[in-house]
Amino acid sequence: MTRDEFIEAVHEVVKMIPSGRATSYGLIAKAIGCPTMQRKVGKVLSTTHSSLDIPAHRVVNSQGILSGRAAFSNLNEMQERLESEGIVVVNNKIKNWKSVCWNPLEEIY
DNA sequence: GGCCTGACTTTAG
DNA sequence: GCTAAAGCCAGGC
Repeated sequence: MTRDEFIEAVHEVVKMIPSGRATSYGLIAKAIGCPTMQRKVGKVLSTTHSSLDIPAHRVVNSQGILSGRAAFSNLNEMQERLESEGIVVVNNKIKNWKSVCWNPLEEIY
């Protein structure tokens, strides 16, 4: 898989995330067949978070923490977007992450 | 080519 | 809760 294909795959998965749910970098990486590329997923999102087609605010780390909020213009923007979709965020962390977590592997087939 | 950094993850203490 | 370390790989210097 080339870098461009990887980036494209990341976009596809992120766009599939349903409203009111969120997923992690590791799960996305796993879903596209590159489980060791979590950091690259973050890199890709940092260059595409401004694209309205990509709901990058629904992507957090494995613990449901908003580790990527720094990439947004407003540090609170990511949290506000999540809350507006029904996701409860406390102290930069998604509340009840276990039930909010969306696993791409169960949706892509 | 080496070295450092980064929206990461997991294990260990 | 915390930090540390090892894995991973692209990009910048």
